[in-house]
Amino acid sequence: MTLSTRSGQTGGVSGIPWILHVDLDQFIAAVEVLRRPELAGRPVIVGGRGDPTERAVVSTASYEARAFGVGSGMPLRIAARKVPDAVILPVDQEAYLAASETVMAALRAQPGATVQVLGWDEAFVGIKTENPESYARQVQAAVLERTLLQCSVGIGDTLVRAKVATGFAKPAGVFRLTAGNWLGVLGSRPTKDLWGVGSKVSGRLAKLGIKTVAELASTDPQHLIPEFGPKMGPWYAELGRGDGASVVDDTPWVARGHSRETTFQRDLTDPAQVDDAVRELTARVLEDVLAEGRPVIGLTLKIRYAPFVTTTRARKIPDTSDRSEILAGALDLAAGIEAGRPIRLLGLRAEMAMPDDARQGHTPTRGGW
DNA sequence: TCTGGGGTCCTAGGACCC
DNA sequence: TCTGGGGTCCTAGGACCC
Repeated sequence: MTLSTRSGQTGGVSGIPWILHVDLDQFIAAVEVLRRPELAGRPVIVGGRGDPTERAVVSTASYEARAFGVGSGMPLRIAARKVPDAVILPVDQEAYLAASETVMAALRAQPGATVQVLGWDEAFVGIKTENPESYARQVQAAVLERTLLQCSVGIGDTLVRAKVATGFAKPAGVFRLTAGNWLGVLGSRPTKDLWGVGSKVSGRLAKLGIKTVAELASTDPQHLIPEFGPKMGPWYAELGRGDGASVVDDTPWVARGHSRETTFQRDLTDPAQVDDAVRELTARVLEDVLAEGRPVIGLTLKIRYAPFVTTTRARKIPDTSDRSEILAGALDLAAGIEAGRPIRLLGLRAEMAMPDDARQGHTPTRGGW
Protein backbone atom coordinates (compact mmCIF):
# COMPACT_ATOMS: atom_id res chain seq x y z
CA MET A 1 0.00 0.00 0.00
CA THR A 2 1.56 3.21 -1.12
CA LEU A 3 0.54 6.76 -1.44
CA SER A 4 -0.33 7.21 -5.06
CA THR A 5 -0.11 10.45 -6.92
CA ARG A 6 -1.36 11.45 -10.31
CA SER A 7 1.91 10.40 -11.88
CA GLY A 8 1.71 6.97 -10.26
CA GLN A 9 4.72 7.53 -8.04
CA THR A 10 5.41 5.15 -5.20
CA GLY A 11 6.28 6.20 -1.71
CA GLY A 12 4.50 7.97 1.05
CA VAL A 13 3.09 7.47 4.47
CA SER A 14 2.88 3.70 4.48
CA GLY A 15 5.31 0.92 3.76
CA ILE A 16 8.72 0.04 5.15
CA PRO A 17 11.00 2.90 6.18
CA TRP A 18 14.08 3.21 3.99
CA ILE A 19 16.96 5.60 3.77
CA LEU A 20 18.20 6.79 0.42
CA HIS A 21 21.54 8.51 0.05
CA VAL A 22 21.49 10.69 -3.04
CA ASP A 23 24.86 11.78 -4.40
CA LEU A 24 25.36 13.83 -7.53
CA ASP A 25 27.88 12.42 -10.00
CA GLN A 26 31.02 14.57 -10.50
CA PHE A 27 28.84 17.44 -9.32
CA ILE A 28 31.08 20.45 -9.77
CA ALA A 29 32.46 19.33 -13.11
CA ALA A 30 28.94 18.47 -14.27
CA VAL A 31 27.67 21.95 -13.40
CA GLU A 32 30.51 23.49 -15.38
CA VAL A 33 29.82 21.28 -18.39
CA LEU A 34 26.14 22.23 -18.25
CA ARG A 35 26.89 25.87 -18.86
CA ARG A 36 29.64 25.11 -21.36
CA PRO A 37 28.24 22.24 -23.41
CA GLU A 38 31.30 22.26 -25.64
CA LEU A 39 33.23 20.75 -22.71
CA ALA A 40 31.18 17.55 -22.73
CA GLY A 41 33.43 14.54 -23.12
CA ARG A 42 36.58 16.50 -22.35
CA PRO A 43 38.77 16.15 -19.26
CA VAL A 44 37.60 18.96 -16.98
CA ILE A 45 39.39 19.89 -13.77
CA VAL A 46 38.00 22.47 -11.34
CA GLY A 47 40.23 23.94 -8.66
CA GLY A 48 41.50 27.14 -7.08
CA ARG A 49 41.47 30.07 -9.43
CA GLY A 50 41.95 27.80 -12.40
CA ASP A 51 45.64 28.57 -12.62
CA PRO A 52 47.77 25.44 -12.37
CA THR A 53 50.88 27.44 -11.55
CA GLU A 54 49.33 28.53 -8.24
CA ARG A 55 49.19 26.70 -4.93
CA ALA A 56 45.79 25.07 -5.11
CA VAL A 57 44.19 21.65 -5.31
CA VAL A 58 41.58 19.90 -7.42
CA SER A 59 38.00 20.28 -6.20
CA THR A 60 36.49 17.92 -8.72
CA ALA A 61 37.64 16.22 -11.90
CA SER A 62 35.32 14.91 -14.61
CA TYR A 63 35.36 11.18 -15.27
CA GLU A 64 37.42 11.84 -18.40
CA ALA A 65 40.09 13.52 -16.26
CA ARG A 66 39.90 10.83 -13.57
CA ALA A 67 40.90 8.32 -16.21
CA PHE A 68 44.31 10.01 -16.14
CA GLY A 69 44.58 9.49 -12.40
CA VAL A 70 43.41 12.91 -11.31
CA GLY A 71 41.26 13.16 -8.20
CA SER A 72 39.99 15.53 -5.54
CA GLY A 73 42.64 16.96 -3.27
CA MET A 74 45.47 16.54 -5.74
CA PRO A 75 47.66 19.60 -6.24
CA LEU A 76 46.48 21.44 -9.33
CA ARG A 77 50.03 21.59 -10.64
CA ILE A 78 50.32 17.81 -10.62
CA ALA A 79 46.89 17.37 -12.15
CA ALA A 80 47.77 19.68 -15.01
CA ARG A 81 50.92 17.69 -15.66
CA LYS A 82 48.99 14.42 -15.79
CA VAL A 83 46.40 15.72 -18.25
CA PRO A 84 48.14 18.10 -20.67
CA ASP A 85 45.02 19.02 -22.60
CA ALA A 86 42.72 19.34 -19.59
CA VAL A 87 40.30 22.22 -19.30
CA ILE A 88 41.12 23.81 -15.94
CA LEU A 89 38.45 26.03 -14.45
CA PRO A 90 38.23 28.21 -11.34
CA VAL A 91 35.92 27.28 -8.47
CA ASP A 92 32.62 29.16 -8.70
CA GLN A 93 30.88 28.51 -5.40
CA GLU A 94 27.80 30.56 -6.18
CA ALA A 95 27.05 28.50 -9.26
CA TYR A 96 27.36 25.24 -7.32
CA LEU A 97 25.25 26.54 -4.47
CA ALA A 98 22.51 27.56 -6.89
CA ALA A 99 22.58 24.17 -8.59
CA SER A 100 22.59 22.48 -5.20
CA GLU A 101 19.49 24.34 -4.09
CA THR A 102 17.65 23.24 -7.21
CA VAL A 103 18.64 19.64 -6.56
CA MET A 104 17.53 19.78 -2.94
CA ALA A 105 14.23 21.36 -3.95
CA ALA A 106 13.67 18.47 -6.35
CA LEU A 107 14.30 16.00 -3.53
CA ARG A 108 11.95 17.79 -1.14
CA ALA A 109 9.26 17.74 -3.82
CA GLN A 110 9.23 13.94 -3.82
CA PRO A 111 6.12 12.53 -2.15
CA GLY A 112 6.69 11.53 1.47
CA ALA A 113 10.36 12.49 1.44
CA THR A 114 12.25 13.75 4.49
CA VAL A 115 15.44 15.41 3.30
CA GLN A 116 18.64 15.87 5.28
CA VAL A 117 21.25 17.83 3.37
CA LEU A 118 24.84 16.68 3.93
CA GLY A 119 26.65 18.96 1.54
CA TRP A 120 26.38 20.68 -1.81
CA ASP A 121 25.96 17.44 -3.67
CA GLU A 122 24.47 14.89 -1.32
CA ALA A 123 21.54 14.28 0.96
CA PHE A 124 19.75 11.58 2.86
CA VAL A 125 16.13 11.00 1.91
CA GLY A 126 13.88 9.19 4.36
CA ILE A 127 10.89 7.47 2.78
CA LYS A 128 8.36 4.76 3.50
CA THR A 129 7.91 2.50 0.52
CA GLU A 130 7.57 -1.13 -0.46
CA ASN A 131 9.91 -0.63 -3.39
CA PRO A 132 12.93 1.56 -2.64
CA GLU A 133 14.60 0.82 -5.97
CA SER A 134 11.60 2.12 -7.83
CA TYR A 135 11.51 5.19 -5.63
CA ALA A 136 15.22 5.75 -6.18
CA ARG A 137 14.71 5.68 -9.95
CA GLN A 138 11.94 8.24 -9.58
CA VAL A 139 14.29 10.46 -7.60
CA GLN A 140 16.97 10.17 -10.26
CA ALA A 141 14.47 11.01 -12.99
CA ALA A 142 13.17 14.01 -11.08
CA VAL A 143 16.65 15.39 -10.45
CA LEU A 144 17.64 14.84 -14.06
CA GLU A 145 14.49 16.52 -15.32
CA ARG A 146 14.89 19.58 -13.13
CA THR A 147 18.65 20.04 -13.27
CA LEU A 148 20.01 17.91 -16.13
CA LEU A 149 22.34 16.41 -13.52
CA GLN A 150 22.83 12.71 -12.87
CA CYS A 151 22.98 11.18 -9.44
CA SER A 152 23.60 7.86 -7.79
CA VAL A 153 21.44 6.48 -5.02
CA GLY A 154 22.39 4.20 -2.16
CA ILE A 155 19.59 2.46 -0.31
CA GLY A 156 19.99 1.28 3.26
CA ASP A 157 18.27 0.33 6.49
CA THR A 158 20.68 2.60 8.38
CA LEU A 159 22.28 5.91 7.46
CA VAL A 160 25.70 4.31 7.29
CA ARG A 161 24.58 1.51 4.99
CA ALA A 162 22.80 3.92 2.66
CA LYS A 163 25.85 6.18 2.51
CA VAL A 164 28.26 3.34 1.81
CA ALA A 165 25.88 1.81 -0.73
CA THR A 166 26.17 4.87 -2.94
CA GLY A 167 29.78 4.02 -3.66
CA PHE A 168 28.56 0.86 -5.37
CA ALA A 169 25.86 2.71 -7.28
CA LYS A 170 28.12 5.11 -9.14
CA PRO A 171 27.75 6.27 -11.78
CA ALA A 172 24.04 6.95 -12.14
CA GLY A 173 23.02 3.67 -10.52
CA VAL A 174 21.17 2.33 -7.51
CA PHE A 175 22.51 -0.08 -4.90
CA ARG A 176 21.01 -1.48 -1.71
CA LEU A 177 22.88 -2.43 1.47
CA THR A 178 21.07 -3.92 4.47
CA ALA A 179 21.93 -5.99 7.51
CA GLY A 180 21.41 -8.98 5.21
CA ASN A 181 24.12 -8.26 2.62
CA TRP A 182 26.41 -5.81 4.45
CA LEU A 183 29.09 -8.31 5.38
CA GLY A 184 28.73 -10.21 2.14
CA VAL A 185 29.47 -7.07 0.14
CA LEU A 186 31.91 -5.29 2.45
CA GLY A 187 33.28 -7.93 4.79
CA SER A 188 36.54 -8.51 2.98
CA ARG A 189 37.15 -4.86 2.22
CA PRO A 190 39.63 -2.72 4.17
CA THR A 191 38.27 -0.69 7.08
CA LYS A 192 39.25 2.47 5.25
CA ASP A 193 36.29 1.95 2.93
CA LEU A 194 34.00 2.87 5.82
CA TRP A 195 32.58 6.34 6.16
CA GLY A 196 34.50 7.89 9.03
CA VAL A 197 37.56 5.66 8.90
CA GLY A 198 40.51 7.34 7.25
CA SER A 199 44.12 6.35 6.80
CA LYS A 200 45.12 7.12 10.41
CA VAL A 201 42.38 5.14 12.09
CA SER A 202 42.66 2.24 9.63
CA GLY A 203 46.37 2.14 10.48
CA ARG A 204 45.70 2.07 14.21
CA LEU A 205 43.09 -0.65 13.71
CA ALA A 206 45.58 -2.67 11.69
CA LYS A 207 47.99 -2.53 14.60
CA LEU A 208 45.28 -4.20 16.67
CA GLY A 209 45.05 -6.90 14.01
CA ILE A 210 41.88 -5.51 12.48
CA LYS A 211 42.24 -5.06 8.75
CA THR A 212 38.86 -5.83 7.23
CA VAL A 213 35.32 -4.66 7.80
CA ALA A 214 34.37 -8.20 8.88
CA GLU A 215 37.14 -8.21 11.47
CA LEU A 216 35.99 -4.84 12.79
CA ALA A 217 32.38 -5.99 12.86
CA SER A 218 33.24 -8.95 15.07
CA THR A 219 35.39 -6.93 17.48
CA ASP A 220 34.13 -6.47 21.02
CA PRO A 221 33.49 -2.71 21.35
CA GLN A 222 35.12 -2.72 24.78
CA HIS A 223 38.32 -3.94 23.16
CA LEU A 224 38.64 -0.68 21.20
CA ILE A 225 38.25 1.68 24.16
CA PRO A 226 41.90 1.68 25.28
CA GLU A 227 43.01 2.78 21.82
CA PHE A 228 40.19 5.08 20.76
CA GLY A 229 38.44 6.21 23.91
CA PRO A 230 35.02 5.50 25.36
CA LYS A 231 33.08 7.14 22.57
CA MET A 232 34.99 6.50 19.37
CA GLY A 233 35.99 2.92 20.24
CA PRO A 234 32.47 1.51 20.39
CA TRP A 235 31.47 3.75 17.51
CA TYR A 236 34.04 2.15 15.19
CA ALA A 237 32.78 -1.31 16.11
CA GLU A 238 29.26 -0.22 15.26
CA LEU A 239 30.48 1.23 11.99
CA GLY A 240 32.02 -2.11 11.09
CA ARG A 241 28.62 -3.72 11.41
CA GLY A 242 26.94 -0.93 9.45
CA ASP A 243 24.64 -0.36 12.41
CA GLY A 244 23.63 2.93 13.95
CA ALA A 245 21.00 5.57 13.47
CA SER A 246 18.30 5.18 10.87
CA VAL A 247 16.49 8.45 11.32
CA VAL A 248 16.70 11.14 8.67
CA ASP A 249 16.66 14.49 10.41
CA ASP A 250 15.42 17.45 8.40
CA THR A 251 15.98 20.02 11.16
CA PRO A 252 17.56 23.03 9.48
CA TRP A 253 21.30 23.13 9.81
CA VAL A 254 22.74 25.51 12.37
CA ALA A 255 26.42 26.28 11.87
CA ARG A 256 28.59 25.96 14.98
CA GLY A 257 31.02 28.47 13.62
CA HIS A 258 32.59 30.03 10.58
CA SER A 259 36.16 30.09 9.44
CA ARG A 260 38.30 31.48 6.71
CA GLU A 261 41.67 30.30 5.56
CA THR A 262 44.21 31.66 3.21
CA THR A 263 47.23 30.04 1.68
CA PHE A 264 49.96 32.42 0.69
CA GLN A 265 51.40 31.99 -2.75
CA ARG A 266 54.73 32.97 -1.21
CA ASP A 267 55.45 32.10 2.40
CA LEU A 268 55.22 34.94 4.93
CA THR A 269 58.11 35.78 7.21
CA ASP A 270 57.34 39.34 8.28
CA PRO A 271 55.24 39.76 11.47
CA ALA A 272 53.63 42.89 10.04
CA GLN A 273 52.38 40.85 7.10
CA VAL A 274 50.97 38.33 9.53
CA ASP A 275 49.01 41.05 11.31
CA ASP A 276 47.68 42.34 8.02
CA ALA A 277 46.56 38.85 7.08
CA VAL A 278 44.83 38.38 10.43
CA ARG A 279 42.99 41.67 9.94
CA GLU A 280 41.76 40.57 6.56
CA LEU A 281 40.73 37.13 7.76
CA THR A 282 38.85 38.67 10.65
CA ALA A 283 36.94 40.96 8.31
CA ARG A 284 35.94 38.02 6.14
CA VAL A 285 34.93 35.82 9.06
CA LEU A 286 32.91 38.69 10.47
CA GLU A 287 30.91 38.95 7.26
CA ASP A 288 29.60 35.45 7.83
CA VAL A 289 29.18 35.78 11.58
CA LEU A 290 27.33 39.09 11.48
CA ALA A 291 25.05 37.75 8.77
CA GLU A 292 23.92 35.13 11.30
CA GLY A 293 23.38 37.66 14.05
CA ARG A 294 24.78 35.32 16.70
CA PRO A 295 27.52 36.31 19.13
CA VAL A 296 31.03 34.94 18.93
CA ILE A 297 32.15 32.88 21.93
CA GLY A 298 35.55 31.68 20.82
CA LEU A 299 38.35 32.21 18.33
CA THR A 300 40.87 29.77 16.91
CA LEU A 301 43.87 30.77 14.85
CA LYS A 302 45.44 28.09 12.70
CA ILE A 303 49.01 28.53 11.59
CA ARG A 304 50.72 26.34 9.05
CA TYR A 305 54.46 26.71 8.89
CA ALA A 306 56.15 25.60 5.71
CA PRO A 307 56.18 22.95 4.65
CA PHE A 308 53.45 21.20 6.60
CA VAL A 309 53.45 21.79 10.33
CA THR A 310 50.13 22.99 11.62
CA THR A 311 49.43 24.42 15.03
CA THR A 312 46.43 26.12 16.56
CA ARG A 313 45.85 28.75 19.19
CA ALA A 314 42.41 29.04 20.70
CA ARG A 315 40.66 31.26 23.16
CA LYS A 316 37.23 31.60 24.65
CA ILE A 317 35.99 35.16 24.61
CA PRO A 318 33.03 36.78 26.35
CA ASP A 319 30.00 36.70 24.04
CA THR A 320 30.34 39.54 21.62
CA SER A 321 29.38 40.75 18.19
CA ASP A 322 31.63 43.76 18.44
CA ARG A 323 34.02 44.06 15.51
CA SER A 324 36.85 45.67 17.40
CA GLU A 325 36.69 43.19 20.27
CA ILE A 326 36.84 40.28 17.87
CA LEU A 327 39.67 41.85 15.92
CA ALA A 328 41.58 42.50 19.14
CA GLY A 329 41.13 38.87 20.13
CA ALA A 330 42.38 37.64 16.78
CA LEU A 331 45.43 39.91 16.85
CA ASP A 332 46.14 38.74 20.36
CA LEU A 333 46.17 35.15 19.22
CA ALA A 334 48.59 36.09 16.47
CA ALA A 335 50.90 37.94 18.81
CA GLY A 336 54.29 36.36 19.08
CA ILE A 337 54.02 34.06 16.10
CA GLU A 338 57.57 33.15 15.34
CA ALA A 339 58.94 35.61 12.89
CA GLY A 340 61.34 34.23 10.37
CA ARG A 341 59.72 30.84 10.31
CA PRO A 342 57.96 30.75 6.94
CA ILE A 343 54.19 30.77 7.29
CA ARG A 344 52.26 29.17 4.48
CA LEU A 345 48.70 29.35 5.73
CA LEU A 346 46.62 31.21 8.26
CA GLY A 347 43.10 30.32 9.28
CA LEU A 348 40.70 32.01 11.65
CA ARG A 349 37.63 30.29 13.03
CA ALA A 350 34.92 32.01 15.04
CA GLU A 351 32.80 29.78 17.20
CA MET A 352 29.29 31.09 17.66
CA ALA A 353 26.81 30.69 20.50
CA MET A 354 24.09 28.21 19.62
CA PRO A 355 20.52 29.47 19.76
CA ASP A 356 18.63 27.81 22.60
CA ASP A 357 16.09 26.19 20.33
CA ALA A 358 18.80 24.64 18.17
CA ARG A 359 21.10 23.40 20.87
CA GLN A 360 20.65 19.84 19.66
CA GLY A 361 21.57 20.94 16.17
CA HIS A 362 21.14 18.02 13.92
CA THR A 363 22.99 14.93 12.98
CA PRO A 364 26.67 15.70 12.65
CA THR A 365 28.71 14.23 9.87
CA ARG A 366 30.91 12.42 12.30
CA GLY A 367 30.94 10.85 15.69
CA GLY A 368 27.34 11.14 16.66
CA TRP A 369 25.36 8.54 14.83
C1' DT B 1 53.84 15.29 -5.90
C1' DC B 2 53.22 18.35 -2.31
C1' DT B 3 49.38 19.15 -0.38
C1' DG B 4 42.61 24.27 -0.64
C1' DG B 5 38.96 25.82 2.08
C1' DG B 6 34.94 25.04 4.69
C1' DG B 7 33.07 22.33 8.17
C1' DT B 8 32.27 18.76 12.43
C1' DC B 9 33.51 16.19 16.61
C1' DC B 10 36.76 13.74 20.00
C1' DT B 11 40.64 13.31 23.29
C1' DA B 12 44.47 14.46 26.34
C1' DG B 13 46.21 17.10 29.75
C1' DG B 14 46.55 21.13 32.73
C1' DA B 15 44.24 24.37 35.86
C1' DC B 16 41.19 24.92 39.24
C1' DC B 17 37.63 23.80 42.67
C1' DC B 18 35.54 21.18 46.51
C1' DT C 1 55.08 16.79 54.26
C1' DC C 2 52.80 14.49 50.92
C1' DT C 3 49.01 14.24 48.49
C1' DG C 4 42.70 11.30 47.82
C1' DG C 5 39.13 11.58 44.35
C1' DG C 6 35.78 13.68 41.60
C1' DG C 7 34.17 17.30 38.79
C1' DT C 8 34.35 21.18 35.25
C1' DC C 9 36.47 24.28 32.07
C1' DC C 10 39.88 25.45 28.76
C1' DT C 11 43.53 24.88 25.21
C1' DA C 12 45.96 22.31 21.81
C1' DG C 13 45.93 18.97 18.61
C1' DG C 14 44.04 15.24 15.77
C1' DA C 15 40.94 13.01 12.59
C1' DC C 16 37.60 12.92 9.15
C1' DC C 17 34.22 14.58 5.62
C1' DC C 18 32.84 17.13 1.19
